[in-house]
Amino acid sequence: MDKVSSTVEEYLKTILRLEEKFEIAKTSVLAEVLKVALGTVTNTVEKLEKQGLVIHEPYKGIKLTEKGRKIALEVLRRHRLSERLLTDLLGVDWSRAHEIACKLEHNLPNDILKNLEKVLGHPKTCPHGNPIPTSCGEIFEESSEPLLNLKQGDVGIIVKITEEEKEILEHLRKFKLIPGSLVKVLEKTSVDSLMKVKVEDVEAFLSFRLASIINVKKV
Amino acid sequence: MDKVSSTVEEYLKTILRLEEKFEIAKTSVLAEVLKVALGTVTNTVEKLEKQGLVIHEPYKGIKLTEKGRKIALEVLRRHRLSERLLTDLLGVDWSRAHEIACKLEHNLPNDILKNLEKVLGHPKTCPHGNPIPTSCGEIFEESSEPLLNLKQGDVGIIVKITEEEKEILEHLRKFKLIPGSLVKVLEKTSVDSLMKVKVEDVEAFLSFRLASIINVKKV
DNA sequence: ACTTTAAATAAGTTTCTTCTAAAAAATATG
DNA sequence: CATATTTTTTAGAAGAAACTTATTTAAAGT
Repeated sequence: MDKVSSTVEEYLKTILRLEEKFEIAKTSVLAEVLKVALGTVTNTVEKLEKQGLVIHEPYKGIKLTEKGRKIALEVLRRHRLSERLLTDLLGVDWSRAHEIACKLEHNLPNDILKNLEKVLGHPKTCPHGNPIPTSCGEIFEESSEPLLNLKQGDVGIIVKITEEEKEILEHLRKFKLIPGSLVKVLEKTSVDSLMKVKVEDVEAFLSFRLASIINVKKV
Repeated sequence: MDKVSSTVEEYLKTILRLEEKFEIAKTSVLAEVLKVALGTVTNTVEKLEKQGLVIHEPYKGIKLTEKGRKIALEVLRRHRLSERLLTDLLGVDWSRAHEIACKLEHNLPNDILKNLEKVLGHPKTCPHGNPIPTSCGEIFEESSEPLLNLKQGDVGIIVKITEEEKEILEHLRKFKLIPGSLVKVLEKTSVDSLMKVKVEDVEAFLSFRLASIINVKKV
């Protein structure tokens, strides 16, 4: 139950999210997400391994141990509840909540999260639709798939946005591409990797890249 | 308007509070409050001086420059609003709010403070009675004096607690020694440096040390 | 005025996080 | 299959923030 630094927490949280997405976290992706140099990641991961938080297979990737996963889930819980605090209670914009929460999350003691959760009315997800782990470390994930998977004519409800960079979120909101919105695929043109969709009666164009980070539930 | 580290913010905030209390901040006191070694303070203060944030007269003490004071007031504002957030919105205990806020304060962007302030109902003071600087950097201080100054038979209303260590606050609350309480001095015995007081109809004993950090307004 | 004591400083380490540049391994290409 | 390219790792160094110890300096007491 040793206390870890903010940096270590940030690494573990990111590894967890990458595992969910790609089964394994590669150092190159970690470096990109964390915005640090490649060598830095290798060095830091080596230390994480020494602390028994991850297992690193060189040239393959990184996986959390049970111990690491436990901490990562705690951090993710703090992160997503912080986001809710910011948007629901403090009126912070959807697009900024993520980056502020990345700092706050390391300075909220676990034991006040229960209070926070209650005040917020026990939200199931963060403002971007991603599930909030329970205090026991469980995640209840609503089934969904990337909007990109849908075919012409398919209709779905947006469940979550899986990347939370400020610029991306600002852009998405302009087109009402937010959890709960109804989306219909009008056209998929692979030539220029664009998707034409209708969101709540307004038409919009999406790059495949963006369509891949929006998860929907088909209806 | 260069951005400073959490450590620097913490130093500036502490120097401001010591200035308020003693006119000047001595390195030894700084070291004690910040819980770091004496040498560390000298080193750090030297850096602060290079950045034009303080003026250090060796063997005399440290004073904030205008630039340093401006930052310190911002930090203090963030600190005290964070404390209110913790106690009023998140149900955190009076005695723990201070130490948690010491971390949070460095990760709250200034521009969301206005929202926070509004949500909280524009409180004038922190939960311990100390004034919250305005967004313009002004402090409106209610006049008060240490309880220690009062003589036998004097009566006052507690205005603020000027030190916010967890153990101290836990102890004070047991005796209802909190802002707003009515205190009457029953006896002052200088032999053993104790003060007998009546707080809201209950009797209690206070060391001179504690009586010096409780500020009251005579009635 | 001299000595003692307390405070301030200087110098050398340690830990943490990061970087860059060079070497090694894995993957892709002709 | 051998070479080229990309990706990953290793190694060395740097900056920030802290500590300890030893020395210097100022203030206080006799």
